[in-house]
Amino acid sequence: TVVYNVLIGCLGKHGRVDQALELLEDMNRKGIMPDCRTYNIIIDVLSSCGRYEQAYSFFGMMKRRNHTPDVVTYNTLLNGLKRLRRIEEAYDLFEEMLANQCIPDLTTFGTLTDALAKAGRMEDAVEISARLVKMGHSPNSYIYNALISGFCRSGQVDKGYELFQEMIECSCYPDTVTYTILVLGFSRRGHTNMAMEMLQEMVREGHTPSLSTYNVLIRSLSMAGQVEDAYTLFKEMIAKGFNPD
RNA sequence: ACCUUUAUAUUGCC
Repeated sequence: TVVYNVLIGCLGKHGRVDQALELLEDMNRKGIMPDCRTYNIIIDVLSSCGRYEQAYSFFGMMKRRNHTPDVVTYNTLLNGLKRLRRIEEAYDLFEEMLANQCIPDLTTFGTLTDALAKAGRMEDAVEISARLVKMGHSPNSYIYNALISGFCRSGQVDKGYELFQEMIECSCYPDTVTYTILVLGFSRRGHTNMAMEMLQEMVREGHTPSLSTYNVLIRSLSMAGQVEDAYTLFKEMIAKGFNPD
């Protein structure tokens, strides 16, 4: 079963979805029982390539075959719904998960928070992340980053920046993604100077800017007409061993 | 510790 799981996941990641499904058939023919992880992998592969309905049918199949969906199963489906922006169904599935005594984890809340934030429903996003605190969890960087990113997208960089400060106070330390989100947020508002400051702070705190960070900044500097600064950054990224894309 | 599955940033795909 483990070998099949690995292969199915690997084929799926490389877009060879139908071969992955064939392997599942093959397991059935040989009497090898797919386990919960097998189903989770299949569900993820299908919903990642836009075949959510088919993914959902495997959710039904696993229940019929007496495999109890676990937290990963629900999280994977929630992520599929998130991609399709089917928020209400995501809420319903979340309720179903609770009704089935499946305990949501940080990934569950991270997925839901991001779904709401991407839909521009920042109040709901904040509300769902508050629910996680009530359950005794502390928000991690995925949660904060999803919220900060949402605020930046909706033009409220200041609120994003407040959350950034809050996360430091709560000892949930910002990571490369957090800084990149804020660099992008400030750039979009034309605050190139703040964006550059975030880059410096990120380096000061010991984080290595990623390719995305550079892409964001170089684009922003170019558009602001600061071609010299953009070029300096370009040389810096080459010096650090990045291959510009 | 890592060692089969899920969530956050730029571009693209849906």
